[in-house]
Amino acid sequence: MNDHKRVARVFVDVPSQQTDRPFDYEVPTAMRDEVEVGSRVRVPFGPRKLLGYVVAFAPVSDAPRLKPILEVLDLVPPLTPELVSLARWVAQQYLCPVITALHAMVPAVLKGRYQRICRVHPDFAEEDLLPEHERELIRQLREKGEMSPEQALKLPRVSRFLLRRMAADKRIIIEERAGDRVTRKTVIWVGAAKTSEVLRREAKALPAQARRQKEVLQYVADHPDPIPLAQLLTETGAVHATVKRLAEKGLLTWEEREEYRDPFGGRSFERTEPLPLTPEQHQAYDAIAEPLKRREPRTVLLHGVTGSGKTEIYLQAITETLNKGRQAIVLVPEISLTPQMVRRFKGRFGDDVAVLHSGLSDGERYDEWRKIRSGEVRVAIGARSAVFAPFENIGLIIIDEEHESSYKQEEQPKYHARLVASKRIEAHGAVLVLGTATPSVESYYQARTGKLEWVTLNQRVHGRPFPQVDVVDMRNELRGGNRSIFSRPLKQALMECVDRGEQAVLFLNRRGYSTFVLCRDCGKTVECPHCDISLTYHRTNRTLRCHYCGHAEPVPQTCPSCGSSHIRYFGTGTQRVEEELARQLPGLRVIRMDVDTTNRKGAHERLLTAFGEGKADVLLGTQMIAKGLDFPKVTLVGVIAADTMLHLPDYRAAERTFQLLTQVSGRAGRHERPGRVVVQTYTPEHYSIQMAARYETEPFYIQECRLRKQHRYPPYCGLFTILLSHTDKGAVMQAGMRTVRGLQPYMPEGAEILGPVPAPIPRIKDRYRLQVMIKVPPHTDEWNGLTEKLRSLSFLLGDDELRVSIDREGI
DNA sequence: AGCACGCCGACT
DNA sequence: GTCGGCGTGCTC
Repeated sequence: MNDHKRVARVFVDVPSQQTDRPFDYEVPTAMRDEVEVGSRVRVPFGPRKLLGYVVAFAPVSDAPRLKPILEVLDLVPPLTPELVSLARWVAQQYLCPVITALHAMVPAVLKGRYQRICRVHPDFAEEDLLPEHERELIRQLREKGEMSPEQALKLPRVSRFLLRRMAADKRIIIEERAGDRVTRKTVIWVGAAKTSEVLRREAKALPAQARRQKEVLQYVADHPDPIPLAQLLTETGAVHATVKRLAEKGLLTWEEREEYRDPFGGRSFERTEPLPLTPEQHQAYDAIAEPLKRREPRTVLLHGVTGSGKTEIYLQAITETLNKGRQAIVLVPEISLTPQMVRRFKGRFGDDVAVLHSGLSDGERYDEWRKIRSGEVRVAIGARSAVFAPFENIGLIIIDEEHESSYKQEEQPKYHARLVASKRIEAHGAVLVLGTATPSVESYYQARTGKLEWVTLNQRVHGRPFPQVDVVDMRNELRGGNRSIFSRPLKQALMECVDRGEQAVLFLNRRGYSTFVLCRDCGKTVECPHCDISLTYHRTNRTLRCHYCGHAEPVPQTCPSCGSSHIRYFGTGTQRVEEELARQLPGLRVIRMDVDTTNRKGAHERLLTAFGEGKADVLLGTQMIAKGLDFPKVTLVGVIAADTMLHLPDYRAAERTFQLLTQVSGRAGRHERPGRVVVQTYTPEHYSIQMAARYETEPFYIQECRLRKQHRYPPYCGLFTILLSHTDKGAVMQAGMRTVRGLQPYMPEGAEILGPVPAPIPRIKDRYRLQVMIKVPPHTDEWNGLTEKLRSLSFLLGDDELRVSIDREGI
């Protein structure tokens, strides 16, 4: 019956090139019903026992004798066959081992933990005959019960060799434990095991001093249905042991139930009803509902201006998906996965929603994931990794703010959720919705060339006008003698806004522009000794810190390079802006939101709530306030420095600036009162700033595409960026040259290889960084072995000192 | 990745 | 002579 399951192909948990292929194992008869494609198993691998995933079943071959699978680890396989094949695609696409891709799809608790331990062999007793250092080891092992080999090696004269020999001589045992880190939360439920009459009778029969037991019995007789033990204890005032005693007498049921941890602390969410759609919204809705009906894979770019009501369209499209008996995934950028956002989805779909975000503990995350896997919920909402939600019948995937860079994972596998999602909808015949006011240039290009459906929403709900955007040239301000952070127009607007009793949001884009320390005499900044980057000044503990390696040092009294004492704090951190505000506009109530003030759990929400309740006039913050905020009283948005990221060495700099300004402008005047935006910049003539200010979306994308085409960047090419790093400057240079030379013969027709050049940050944590870029024509089919070559490169750890990481972007 | 095996110099 | 270091090669 299960004959086809006699041999399982397994990827084992060793991320190396040599082991990046399936290994065959015999499936013992008893496991054949249990094991599936996607099962997590424990297998012998050489001398070790490892975790692995079954990816296929193989025809029976009698040639080599196969080792058996030792254990199937989960009742329900964590992965579906679709996800297993997706993992192989991800590995192929992003040049990583298949096991790494598989691990990316499951919650951390399933990644297993290996620990090796040494303990004394149970049959061994004659330690008196051993040399001193071995006797000491045995003594310590006896005392502690067990030790890790690492601990043992710290003892004098204990080497790996010695441990091996002692194991061979049956003096000690070295064991490997592969196991779950799963900590399911179990709750004990207690109910009546007998009828209420019996319980009452038993209660009477108890001796008088068993008062608590009588009370408990009485309570359970009145409420015979099982309730959590903790609840019973608070209701009756009894203690754990009392109830346990009664259970042991067979009067009460005692049952351990697995429980989901509730990250929302039992908060209930107010139910919301669908809102009527405007004609424009309706059209957008139809563009989604139509292909959904036909079960055709389809991508829809929902290009809607800020405030055009995209979320309501999402909600109704999800409802339609659920009505069709299918499931939906909603991806949102981590930063906007706020309680406000969650509330909207929970409000419509209640317990049908699982939420996956980084604030959850591993255990909580696992619980939410299990709800998805078991089919208990039909909607999954989360950040990037939720794209791997293990649903079996997906109808809809929504990516909100699709242009956000956080959809790209920075660690291996370095996937982009948008591309993974488009792969998944192919498998499910589902619809992918890309929602944004400012599409990524890639998505815009695809829409333009007809590769995806393009729906625009040009009207704001209730027809609110767009705020007027004033661009202020800070060079003029400087010439006019204003050397403060605030231009006169911004200061003026702020005062007026507050006088009217309205609120303002001040946005400070910190990237590449935080406070640093500069010597006025020699012009040098204080740099990190381990990284090629200036240190940033943190007022809270008066230190200079490196944001890349965490190095911290006290603020120098004199310039480290010239000894001058004319040291100046430069740049504009949020703290600095806050102080400046206090000085220039005393009495203003300011809420500051940045990493420092939102570190603590729930701080984010608390600050926003306070602002929403009008407890401050100004909300001052970084990136995190650019998205999704919707406060009726906000009528002014100020951008302190619009061009800070324009000068970063990144071909997306203009795109990012345009997106950010457009998003930020969307925060003003969303309700009755008209809004206004003041943008401060040193480069007011730049097209990204000009066009954002005039809401010239279309012209911006046309211009940007023209430049990308001209300079050959995505979407007009595919791009591999190889980053090499090494502690030795010469060595990394050599590796770079070698890499380019080695890759040259594999370049497909029309591809070019650039570099090696120093990476944008040439040194981090004492490692020198070099970059090689490969541009390939879009839609390349003739790879000429390039990807295989790159793959082996990505596995190469060389002399251990050399590290390689490869990014893939573009088409 | 680990962990054999195996070859080679340097200590009791 | 063994001890201990490090370079290959293999894991169903």
